[in-house]
Amino acid sequence: MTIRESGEMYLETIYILSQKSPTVRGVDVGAYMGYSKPSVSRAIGILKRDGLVSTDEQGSIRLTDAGEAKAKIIYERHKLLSQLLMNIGVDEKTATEDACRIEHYISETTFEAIKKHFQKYGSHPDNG
Amino acid sequence: MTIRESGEMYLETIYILSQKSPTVRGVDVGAYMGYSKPSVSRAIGILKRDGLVSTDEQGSIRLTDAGEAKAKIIYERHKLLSQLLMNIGVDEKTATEDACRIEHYISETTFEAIKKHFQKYGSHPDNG
DNA sequence: CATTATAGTTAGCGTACGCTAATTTGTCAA
DNA sequence: TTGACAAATTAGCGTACGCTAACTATAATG
Repeated sequence: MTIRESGEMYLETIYILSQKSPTVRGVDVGAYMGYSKPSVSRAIGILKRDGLVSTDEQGSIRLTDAGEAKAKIIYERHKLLSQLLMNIGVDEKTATEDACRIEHYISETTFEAIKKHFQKYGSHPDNG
Repeated sequence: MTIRESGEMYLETIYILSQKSPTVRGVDVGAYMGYSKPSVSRAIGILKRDGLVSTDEQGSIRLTDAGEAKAKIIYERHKLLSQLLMNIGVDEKTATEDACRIEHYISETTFEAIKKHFQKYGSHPDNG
């Protein structure tokens, strides 16, 4: 089985939290995502089984190379998509929410095409 | 409970099939979507419960006004999104697949912003 | 050292939404 | 009329993924 929206969100969260703090615990992930401890515990178990994260004796969570690669891709998509949406006039809250959902559903092909389009026709609040 | 991606896909399918034929049966919906009869049967039951479709004595499925309104919105989104993706260089198959997923996840705000942007900066295969 | 707080896990619930197998229902031709 | 086929439904399975309640383990503190 390949990971889905939910798993990608956990991965992305762990990635974001890893950049703020050297150690990430399940409880931090849960707090960030608004999920309960058991939900996080199960999700981490699945990510571990899939070789995307590992945990040490203290229980702190770390992305594996594979996990970090995936997380980075999703996070970059998220940043770009939300930025683009804001550029075309969507308010920050909505842009972030929508990017958060779309990021899991577009193909690499589409993502690259969007990137290219905006490099060429990029819209900015100050130019239109 | 409000309808989700799955329900929206059924609704959209019924809408599309309604335009080709005056009567739409569960088996037609299943064939179009690649789903089994029981899956369709349950889905239609839920859409009926939610007042989005009705069925007559012959079992043929019809959208209610509310259902048609919803279906139309989704279908229009689908058409516009896939068209835009093709315009920026995504192949038809990928554009259709991605649009099919994205259409359920973007807010009205974002959709309108995208529409507006492309009216202004619209990209076409023949112009770049 | 006992108490309490914090973190994580286990057990088990509930909904969404695919599926197969088996049953019902309705129609149509032999 | 009956046998067969097509359509729909029912029963029940399985996975994903939220949840609460309850348990365990560990660390901090009076």
